[in-house]
Amino acid sequence: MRSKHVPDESIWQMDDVSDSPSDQGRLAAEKIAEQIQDLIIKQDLAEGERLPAERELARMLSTSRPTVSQAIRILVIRGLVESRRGSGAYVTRRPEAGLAATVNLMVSLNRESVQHLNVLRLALETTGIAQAIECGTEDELDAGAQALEQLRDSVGDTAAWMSADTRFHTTLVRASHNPYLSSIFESVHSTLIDYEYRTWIERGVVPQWLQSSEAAAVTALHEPILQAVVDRDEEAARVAVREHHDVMAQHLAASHE
Amino acid sequence: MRSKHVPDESIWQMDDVSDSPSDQGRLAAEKIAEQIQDLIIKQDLAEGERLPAERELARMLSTSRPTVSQAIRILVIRGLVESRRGSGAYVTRRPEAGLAATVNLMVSLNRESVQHLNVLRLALETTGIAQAIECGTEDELDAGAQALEQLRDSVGDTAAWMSADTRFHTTLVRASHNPYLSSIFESVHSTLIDYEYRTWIERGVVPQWLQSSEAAAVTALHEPILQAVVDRDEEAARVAVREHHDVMAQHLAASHE
DNA sequence: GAGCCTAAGTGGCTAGGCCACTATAGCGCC
DNA sequence: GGCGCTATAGTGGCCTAGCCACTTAGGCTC
Repeated sequence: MRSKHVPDESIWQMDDVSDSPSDQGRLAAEKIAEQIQDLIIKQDLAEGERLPAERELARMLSTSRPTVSQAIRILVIRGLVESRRGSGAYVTRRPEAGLAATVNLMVSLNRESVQHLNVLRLALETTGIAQAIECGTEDELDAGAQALEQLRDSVGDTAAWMSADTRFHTTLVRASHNPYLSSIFESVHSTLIDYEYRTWIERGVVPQWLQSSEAAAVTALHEPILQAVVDRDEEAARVAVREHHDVMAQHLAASHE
Repeated sequence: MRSKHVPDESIWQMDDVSDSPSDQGRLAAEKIAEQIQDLIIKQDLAEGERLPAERELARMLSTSRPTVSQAIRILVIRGLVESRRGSGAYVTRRPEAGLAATVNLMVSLNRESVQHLNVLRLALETTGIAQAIECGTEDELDAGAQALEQLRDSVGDTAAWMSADTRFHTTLVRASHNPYLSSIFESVHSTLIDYEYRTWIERGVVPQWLQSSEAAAVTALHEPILQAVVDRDEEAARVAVREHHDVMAQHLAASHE
């Protein structure tokens, strides 16, 4: 019912002449998506703001509704718009999800090299934790300590342990305040965890290292990481993360034999 | 005219009952896209193979053509399908392109985050080059040396310099033989280069550091990187890459003031 | 005043069709 | 027989028109 007092119709006056020769091969919906995207980037469309209805947008841009619909769905995929059926399309600014999704897809397409993924994980976590030591707040490091407690308590319960493990690592890396690092790391980490979980299921056994004594040993590997973070000791963190990585690498190597 | 002898219609027998409760909130086109994506991942659809026509797919999956079209366009965005007007939709396996696009978008939304992107670049390049020192062949390191020569020769020519710079770094990281590292690094690197290029254009000036003496100084930063790689000296490489990164960081900081 | 209820508005999806473009089979020419 | 051209069927891009499920807000009842 946003009839009277339309806020800023002028914004939607766009160049519909398709003059630019660079737009030659591109699709109509893509061009419209880019125009809207530019408005979002330039903050002419604020976060949370509602876009005009598809029918109205189609009228404004002198195109058809399916084309506008197409454009909006492109923006949804890019994490710039959230479409709510019966309500409207609203501006968001969360493209990070797309990053993680792409990394996940790359792994799915190229499944053989888990070790390579583990190397990537080491690089991201080392840097992430180093940055966390530099910029992380006390609260954030505290959250890491809590996650570690959960990890200790859930030795023996595979699902809970995996969940706590994920929380421990992602919490620390997120404390780096680096969105690129965080989202890629999370996607890589969860892929590795998933991979291990699946190989266990395939073999029908819970791996020894998640049973009693071994689990405690693996859990213990997390202690020096947290300690180094709390002490804000970058070098110690590097070593601790690397040790955790090496043990991981051994397990992964053992898993595909 | 692929009428008689359809290869494998059975593959397209999908569960159209929408039984899975996890698919509840998801859109129809998205579900179809995921089904086709699974076929591509499982290699039931080989690279280069042509998908059935949209009309036929709609019939097979008992849905409408726009929905199928939508699904295919989702896969195009993910880099899993290439759609050729008048010909058909063909399977590809290039999700890396989407990575670069997403990273670009993130930088556009929050230009200050380039510094974070540069940190990611440092992490990836450090690890990539360390791995290259471990596993790279002589030929691959040779290619790096050639790229460095090109870099020296193209001081003064912005476009050529950027191209040679890209080739130098990507060649070395690719020598790690780690596909995840390589493709993510390339996306990050190209985004950073693009960002710098864009800021120059906006200011209407070629930055000083690409003019004569400064350019030579920046180019010189690449020498110790190559030297360390040739010597297979990991520690020296780490230092050299870090120095290159620090200078980058200064330029980036200067760019958004 | 609180709660329900109705109706307008919205995006999701379908149907059917036109157009520009592509690829190929078959024809005619050499 | 080999080659090039053309007619034609097939393709994806786009449009018009419309129905449906869902959301939302305003007004109505109690």
